Amino acid sequence: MLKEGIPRHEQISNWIRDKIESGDYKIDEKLPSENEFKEQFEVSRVTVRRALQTLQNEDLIYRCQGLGSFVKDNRSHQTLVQLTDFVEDMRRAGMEASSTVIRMEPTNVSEYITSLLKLDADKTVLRLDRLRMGDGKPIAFDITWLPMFYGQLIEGYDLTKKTIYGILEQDYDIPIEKGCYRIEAENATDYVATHLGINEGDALLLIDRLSLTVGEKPIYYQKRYYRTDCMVYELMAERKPGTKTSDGNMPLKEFAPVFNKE
Amino acid sequence: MLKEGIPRHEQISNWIRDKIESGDYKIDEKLPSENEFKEQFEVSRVTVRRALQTLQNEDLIYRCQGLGSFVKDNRSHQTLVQLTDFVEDMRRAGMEASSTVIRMEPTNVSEYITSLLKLDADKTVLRLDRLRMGDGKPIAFDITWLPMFYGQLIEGYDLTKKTIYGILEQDYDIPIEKGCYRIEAENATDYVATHLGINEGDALLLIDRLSLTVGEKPIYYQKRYYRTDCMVYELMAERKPGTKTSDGNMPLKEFAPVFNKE
DNA sequence: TGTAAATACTTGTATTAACAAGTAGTGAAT
DNA sequence: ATTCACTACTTGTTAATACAAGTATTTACA
Repeated sequence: MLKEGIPRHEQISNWIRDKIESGDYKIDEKLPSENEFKEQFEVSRVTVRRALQTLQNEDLIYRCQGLGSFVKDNRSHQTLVQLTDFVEDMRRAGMEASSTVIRMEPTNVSEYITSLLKLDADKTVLRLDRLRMGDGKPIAFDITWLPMFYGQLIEGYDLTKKTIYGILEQDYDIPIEKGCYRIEAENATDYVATHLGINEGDALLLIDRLSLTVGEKPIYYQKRYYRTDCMVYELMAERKPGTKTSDGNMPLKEFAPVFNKE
Repeated sequence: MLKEGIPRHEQISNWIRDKIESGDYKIDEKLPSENEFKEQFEVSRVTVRRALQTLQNEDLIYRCQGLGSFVKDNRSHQTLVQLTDFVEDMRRAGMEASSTVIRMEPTNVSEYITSLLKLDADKTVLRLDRLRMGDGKPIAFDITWLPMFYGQLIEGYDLTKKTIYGILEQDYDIPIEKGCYRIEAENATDYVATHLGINEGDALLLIDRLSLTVGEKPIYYQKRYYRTDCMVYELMAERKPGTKTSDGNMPLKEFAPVFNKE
């Protein structure tokens, strides 16, 4: 049953983990007892316990003295503390995402942007302006700058349907590994305000994003302006019981955009 | 040496944890070996290992086969994915935090706020307006609403020196267990703009916060307006190697305010 | 001098053993 | 019918022991 060279407790925890992740052991289902595993794998009870503790540390199971070990429900943790895609955000809010390309052309840009993209100062980049909508209503306005190398790849695609992320990852195997975000507030310019259907000078939530692929290589820089009457970001921070941080800091548990449908 | 009623491995891990947190064992310092602990506490090696594994799971130590156990450097992790206190934020930015109380008086407020604080609609609350400064320059403006029950507790304290959090937790043993945040953008009102030294209508980053103690009991509701020319929030999301989320979502790794000192 | 073997020390893996303690059900006594 | 003791099963704690494997130093040899 068990191979050599790999610790038995590791093989056992892997075996059980697979069963949990594949759904063979369902949520709150009682696992076989330590003695049952002991006989099944023909190891000592200590070895089984070592395997079960690994899974407990991974938050995959919980154990009750006198009762047994059970599969833990981690669904609520799955989405926590993740930054998401616009289309995905909309889907979760129960709205249909759509986009309109307002502008798409090679331009020369400020040195600030070329330096972010790690390009020579005089290089031309592709600028892509899009209006993002939820159920047909304007929600955000994107301005994206891509190096021409990546820009040419997305040319010709229907950006109403596909995201830049999706095109690069699925069709060209260029994965986005990292994102650096900045959250700011800015007064709407005439250009952005017109497209979003608001007044010039209205406060907008601005999310700056630099997306990077392997080796810290920049793929695009994006400014996204959110209408704050439609959307806010919600965060929840919670202190674990027993944790005394003393300085009032709490680990972040949730980070999700919330949309106001009215 | 060891008490009864509490598992020995727990007492041992607590003892070592204290030594680490108090700084008796410094970063990357080698801990006594398992056999040394075994003799020191007069327990079996298994018990010592059980204690050390707890600390390893807590990310307080790392162990190298053939070398020993060492105190882990967790300074870089401390700030990750945590929401912090204003004073703490300033300290990290190398600026000195100070506050001015602009207004502090019992008021009647909108039903929205009383409902957030789980109070009857006609209840009076304490409103506290403060200007928060870094190195003497205005950075944020706080408006805080507290139920009178908590409000009376902070009356008389020097809010220039102490935080609401600190007073309630340290002097009254009321811990803040949870915080719900909302990130928005808003145009500055005349009142806020004057104190922050900016123009009316300028876009401000608004952090709404509802702080809760045990049992989801609200302690205060706060609106904090940040001058965005001074400060932005920075986030970093990173995909773990080997993780294929397929939808472009990435777990949040960092969340920290960044201040612009100029 | 330089390399390789021996060593002493570390943590890692694994067994067997025993008892403690919590849970749930059974059955007898009230 | 209710309570209580008993029992069977579970996980929790702890010990004593053995060997494997990684690291670093020392020693012996070429």
